Amino acid sequence: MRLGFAVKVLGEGGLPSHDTRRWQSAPHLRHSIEAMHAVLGYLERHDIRMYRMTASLAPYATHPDLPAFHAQVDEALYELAGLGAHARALGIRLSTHPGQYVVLNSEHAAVQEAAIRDLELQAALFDALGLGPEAVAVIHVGGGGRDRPAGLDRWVAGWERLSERARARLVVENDDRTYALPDVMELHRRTGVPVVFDVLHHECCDRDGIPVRAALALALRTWPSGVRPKVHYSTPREPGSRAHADEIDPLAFAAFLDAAAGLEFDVMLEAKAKDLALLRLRERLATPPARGDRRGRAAA
DNA sequence: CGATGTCAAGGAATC
DNA sequence: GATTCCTTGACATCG
Repeated sequence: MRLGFAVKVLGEGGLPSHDTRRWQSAPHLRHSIEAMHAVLGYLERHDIRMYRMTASLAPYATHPDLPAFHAQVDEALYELAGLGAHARALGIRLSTHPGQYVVLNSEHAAVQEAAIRDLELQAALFDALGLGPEAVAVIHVGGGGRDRPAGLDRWVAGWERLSERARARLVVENDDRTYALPDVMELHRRTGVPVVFDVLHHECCDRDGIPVRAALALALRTWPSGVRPKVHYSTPREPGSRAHADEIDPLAFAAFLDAAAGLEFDVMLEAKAKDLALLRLRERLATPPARGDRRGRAAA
């Protein structure tokens, strides 16, 4: 099982994840690729084999008012191939997670159009990187919580408008208030899209009371054979909260792994302390707390 | 230099 | 129909 973290590197004084300059400064994918080589070096030094890239690796690449930027992937094909080779050589699984503005099931045609553009770009990036089928772009179902069935229909309609290669890179995640596991399982039945199981979201939004192991097993079976599924794991800031804590609670995580015994998957950790949370969790799992020490402090 | 406002983008809740 | 929050980090600007 691989453990990964999202985007921002805090260790070693912090590393940039991509070219974050404003569009007026002409940011470019090439600069992001340079930043990513440094991130891969960091991951290798710390034996981290899974990483969520920023969804903005190609800055403003899908901005409708900036046609000059559309060609970034084509302009950097050689550099992308080099970056992908670097990641493959290190055995690092890469993914992206386009944010709240990418809404494939939007009621507004222009918004759905923009989502399709973005997902096509993510797929073009993964293909140019030369990454295997484990490199995927994760999205939520989107909006329309008042009428969930209609929202699911719109999602399928959006999915049907994607190219084969974009479909091949797309996976869908259960969210924490609207589209729960049964909803994304329906999308899987209708389109074949694999499901990323988010453990905290399931705890927040589980109308049918599906036990975590059963829910996890359902989601894992949506992945093609030969492609290792992945799940999202985070600790709530307070019990019942939807916000992520700084770190991962090692006891809760160990209990989750216990419940998941025998199942195979990678885990993307979502914690505000990012890579530092991952390193600390790994340390704490390797050094179990003394009996009765509920805080899980390593022996001083 | 430190503090503060702003950023391409959507949706839900509120009025 | 318009406004505010959600949630996030870092650029950009101002004092």
